[in-house]
Amino acid sequence: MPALAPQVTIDDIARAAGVHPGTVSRALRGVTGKVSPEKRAEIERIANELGYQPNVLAASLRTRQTNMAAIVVPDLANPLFGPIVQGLENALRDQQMLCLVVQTPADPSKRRELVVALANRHVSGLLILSAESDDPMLEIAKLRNLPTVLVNRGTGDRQFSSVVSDDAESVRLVLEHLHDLGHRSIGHVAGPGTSSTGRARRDAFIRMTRDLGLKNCPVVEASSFTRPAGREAAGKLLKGSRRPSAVFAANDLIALGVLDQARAMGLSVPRDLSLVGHNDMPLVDLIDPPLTTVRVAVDQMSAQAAALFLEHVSRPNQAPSTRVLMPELIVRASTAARSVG
Amino acid sequence: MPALAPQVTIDDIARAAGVHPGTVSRALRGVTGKVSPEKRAEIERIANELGYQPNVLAASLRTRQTNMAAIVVPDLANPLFGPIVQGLENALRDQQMLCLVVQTPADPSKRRELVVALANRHVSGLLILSAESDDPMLEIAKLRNLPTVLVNRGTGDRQFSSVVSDDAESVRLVLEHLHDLGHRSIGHVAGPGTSSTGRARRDAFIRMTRDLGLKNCPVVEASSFTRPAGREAAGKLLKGSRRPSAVFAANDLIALGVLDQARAMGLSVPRDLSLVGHNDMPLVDLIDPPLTTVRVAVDQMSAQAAALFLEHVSRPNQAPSTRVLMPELIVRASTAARSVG
DNA sequence: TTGTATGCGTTATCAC
DNA sequence: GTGATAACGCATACAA
Repeated sequence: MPALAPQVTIDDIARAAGVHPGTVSRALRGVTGKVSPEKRAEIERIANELGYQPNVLAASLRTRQTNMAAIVVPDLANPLFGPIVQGLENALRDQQMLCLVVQTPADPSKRRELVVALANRHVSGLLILSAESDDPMLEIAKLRNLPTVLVNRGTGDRQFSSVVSDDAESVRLVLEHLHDLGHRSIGHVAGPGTSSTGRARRDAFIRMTRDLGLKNCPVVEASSFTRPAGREAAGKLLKGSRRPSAVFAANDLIALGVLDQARAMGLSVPRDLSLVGHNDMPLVDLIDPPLTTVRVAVDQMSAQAAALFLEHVSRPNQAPSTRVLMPELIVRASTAARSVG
Repeated sequence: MPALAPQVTIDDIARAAGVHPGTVSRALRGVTGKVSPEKRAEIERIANELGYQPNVLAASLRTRQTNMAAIVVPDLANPLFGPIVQGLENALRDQQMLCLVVQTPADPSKRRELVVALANRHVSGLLILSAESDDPMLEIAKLRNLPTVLVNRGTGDRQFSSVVSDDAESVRLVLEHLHDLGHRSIGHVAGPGTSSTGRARRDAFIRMTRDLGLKNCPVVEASSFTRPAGREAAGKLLKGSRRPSAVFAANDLIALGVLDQARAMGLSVPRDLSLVGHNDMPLVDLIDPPLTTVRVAVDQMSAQAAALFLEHVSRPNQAPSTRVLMPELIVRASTAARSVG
């Protein structure tokens, strides 16, 4: 078993080329106007010949730049996040940046530790999907001065840059659609109150149903953005005699839970109950019935977030800004005119 | 705007504590039996007081260990990979390892570059999801002696460790099921021939249909594991008069494409065509009709892969090994007895 | 147990 | 343009 070949360094090349390590460094990095073309060519030739591979760690230590973005995501199994992370990774790698992907721990102190660990690795910055308000992660991000972009949720204050979808507009689209279909009693399964989107959609829902003069519009809160939580919440919403004829779920997974519950109660969607989700997650067009939902422009979200992130990385003291994307209603078969029964 | 506080280093602590940097390093790392309890306590106190944060980069440069795993995944938007990456990330972070997630470029030379870049960052190793055979990434992994585990696909040879599902068993389960339902003409939409699972399932399919004495069992190959590719391939499979009464798709996404195509041709599933997928991806239980498919134990796959990976990282010259997981048939509503028509 | 010295591989600031 | 030299922050073999 032969010993592992020791790494070829810049010094080896310098020796072989009869120049100084500094010159090699400049040549290999393509610093222009500071090294003669002949020397550069010669150095590159030798580097190739020796099979030189730069040690990025050493360079990072020196330059204090790792070109690594940390993407913090609540739940990788949630199909919603796949496309977002994909978009981010694509956009960032185009700029030679690699992505450290971590899942948000439930425990606040673990979250804090996590961001500390990332900071200690000198990541270029943070892309946080669905941060909750008052998240300890944000506290550390601020403390350590990490360039940070919030994706898909914002915080109330303007401390951090964020890219979000216009939640009020989502609710408006949904209510308009359901109202046009004749629904007057519309329920809402809200997301957790700790999430900005959960709150924003709920608040908009309450305000707009009131403005429309709708009386019987109950709201229940799901404990998380998951199918089981949706099912559980729907249990409360759909029991009793004053059951709404339509339900707007705060996201598609919750909507699937509502669907589970409706079926368990012998209700047919959309005949007995119209159902609307949010996000237009992959495959919701194929479920039975195809889900009416609100599409957020995931591609744009990723692209804008990545761009914003890179701005912050290159200009550390840049003021935070917020980009708001317009959602689109996708009407499928889970909504129908209110049955006159 | 105050200047950024310069990093507190081990030297600062040493100075403040009146000891030497080496001692601080030992104390803070918890090297046992090499530093007196009092000094250790004192050093820790001062470190805290000064807000010391270790520079992981510097440590990595010195120790040649980054504690970063690179997870290479073909397509983050594919719902199949979410749970796998999730499982890997969870298991690895339990061992203080962070995950660099990258998507496989289509271009072979880009793939090579990618792995070179990862190697130059001294990642601890590679977890490659769905590597194709003769992939240049594997060539580099070998060349740079990177601990590597193949997840969800293996290569023919025994060069790398891998965790895979038993494809022959999958095919056996599917064919048994369809045969029991009375199907005698069964089609197969295979995955790309470049993928080991694609080939393994196809080969098993051909062998087993022959062993069963089935005559009319056409096989077409999808260009990729995607819904559009499935649809296109199904176009070839379903045309003509000798259309099979059942189709086994190499994975769920391809099955969805087959479903699209069947509908476009006015065929009803499962009345006119029984359909089986593979993987039991999230949400396929909710589509119309709920998809009969083969479930791969994703949790086990992630856990085993992570464990295997960590073994290789800690023992660089460990011989490669392969772990095979047993799949399970999940019967839903996309398969039915052959209609006598 | 603690101190000392050196190296990890690179970049960057000076001079020349 | 090029060379010399000093960081970057930490770990570790060796000496004491």
